[in-house]
Amino acid sequence: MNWTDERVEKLKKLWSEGLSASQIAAQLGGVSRNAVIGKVHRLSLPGRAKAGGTTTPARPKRTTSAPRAPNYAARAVTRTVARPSGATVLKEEVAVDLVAEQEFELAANIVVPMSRRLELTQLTERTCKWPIGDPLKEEFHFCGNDSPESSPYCSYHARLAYQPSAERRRIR
DNA sequence: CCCTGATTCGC
DNA sequence: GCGAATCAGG
Repeated sequence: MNWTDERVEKLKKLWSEGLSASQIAAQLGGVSRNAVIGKVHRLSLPGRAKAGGTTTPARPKRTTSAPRAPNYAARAVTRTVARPSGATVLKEEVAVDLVAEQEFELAANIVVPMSRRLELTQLTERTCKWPIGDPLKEEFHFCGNDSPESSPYCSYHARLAYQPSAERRRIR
C-alpha cells in the first residue's frame, strides 16, 4: 500500500485528533504502526508532547468504580498437618475445591467489572470484546478487560456468554 | 507483557 | 521515501 494523497490526509487528520499510531494504522489498513510513525516524521508533523512513551490522550477521568470484593482466597491457605501418608492428598484436593467454589460465588454474586470503555480500534487479541451500549450511539464501547488465553471475553463476560447450566436458573 | 512514540538504517 | 527493527518509556 502506498501513501496516496487521501491516505496522507486521513493520517494527518487522525494524528491531529490524538489517535495513537497503531489506531491510525488499523484505520488506514495495510500499514503497520511503524509505517504510520515513520510517515508522521517524514511529514514533520508535530510529535506527541513529552518524549518517550507519553500518551494517554484524553482520559475521561474514571467513573464510579465498583468496590472490590475481599480476597478470601488469600486467607484460605494450606493448613495441612503432618502428612507422610496418602490420605492427606485427598483432603488437600477437597480444600482446593471449596476455595474455588467460594471464589466462584463471590464473583457470581457481587462483581460487575468496570469496563475499559475501549473503542473498536483499541481491541486486541486479549481484550474483552463484549459490546456495551447501543452501537448506533456515541457512547457505544467494548468491555476491554483482560481476556485470559486469548478468549474473546473477560472471565465475567465469558460466563454471561457461555452460561453453563445450573447458573442459568440463578441468574433468572 | 501490554502499550506508546522516536530513531536508525537497509532497501 | 519507506517501514522493520530497535530503542526507550509507562
